[in-house]
Amino acid sequence: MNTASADEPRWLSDEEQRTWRAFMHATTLLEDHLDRQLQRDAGMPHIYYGLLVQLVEAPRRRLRMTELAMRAKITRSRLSHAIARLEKNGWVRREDCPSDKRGQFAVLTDEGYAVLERVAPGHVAAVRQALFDRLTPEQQKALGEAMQLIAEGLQPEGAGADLPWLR
Amino acid sequence: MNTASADEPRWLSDEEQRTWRAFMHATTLLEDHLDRQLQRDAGMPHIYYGLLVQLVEAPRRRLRMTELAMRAKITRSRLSHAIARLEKNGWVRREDCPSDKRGQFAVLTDEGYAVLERVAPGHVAAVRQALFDRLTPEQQKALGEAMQLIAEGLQPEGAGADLPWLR
DNA sequence: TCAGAAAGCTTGATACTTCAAGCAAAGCGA
DNA sequence: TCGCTTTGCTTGAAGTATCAAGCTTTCTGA
Repeated sequence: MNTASADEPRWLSDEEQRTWRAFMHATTLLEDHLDRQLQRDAGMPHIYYGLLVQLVEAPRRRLRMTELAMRAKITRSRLSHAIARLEKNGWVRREDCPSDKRGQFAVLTDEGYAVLERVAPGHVAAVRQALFDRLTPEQQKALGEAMQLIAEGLQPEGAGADLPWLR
Repeated sequence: MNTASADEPRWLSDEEQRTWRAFMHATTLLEDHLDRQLQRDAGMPHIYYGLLVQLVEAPRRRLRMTELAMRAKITRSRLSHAIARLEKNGWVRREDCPSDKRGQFAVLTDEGYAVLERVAPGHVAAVRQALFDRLTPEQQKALGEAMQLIAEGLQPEGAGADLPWLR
């Protein structure tokens, strides 16, 4: 009827295996490294730091919860918990959305801004040391392009296609 | 005395920013994707699956805890908890090391092997679809090389340099 | 051969993530 | 304007991660 290869999954070649393992090793080691660095210097994990960064870059240092979740690539649930924690630290505050009573803004506080200011240099240094300092500009470019393609393929369908707040 | 740039951290350029964000987005989306896929099909997170894979590739389907932790790039503590969980599932069993009474082997059981057999095709397919199917061979090669370099830089000093069990 | 240091692994507490379920407000068709 | 669906966000429980502390066994050097 058909050849064996029809049911047999296409296993990874040796070369693909190496690529895939290098990928996993690099990403787990790097995430761990940054998590530790930020936990030590800022008392929060890498992803929480990323939330503060998103906020500081947003107009009026605030973002709707859903929008923030999308930008940070995490679920709303996870974001709710995370913001609750950051709120306890006094680094973020919630504000009601005037035009939609269901809505909430996450707002970066002055304390939050101060933490960012204090911690950002060390974080950038860590990223440089782990990533950019080890790659030639060509390698950086290639890496960025590959990652861009991978991210696009995994993006939830039409993510951010029509957020009302973005007009 | 010195120029401003001496204290001012070297922030990321726009291009570097893009690379770095693509990196983070791709890695978080991919990890989430694989975690969900495996949680759904195998009832375990991606990293636990990786432990089983390490075991199935090892001679006699067993590995010392420390060795396994190193290969999987996780701490011993994390591994202890993980193996405890996998043991509950009946997929792994612990065995005392005869030559070192402190030592433990993690051993893949037949049930564990069966799970792997059942689940591996879907997992490979997911990895292909998310990563390899989207990249040209050149891009794959470049990605692998970059990741290799990054991983090397983050590897704990002389990791695995002298494990007695490896002679 | 013996004391102290190191290795191998585990434990428990606390923090974080995930999932499913839930509530309230907004949108929408009849 | 009424009922139903969708959207926005939160909650609680269960699973997993991390850190520091701990136990036992082995190694080391005097």
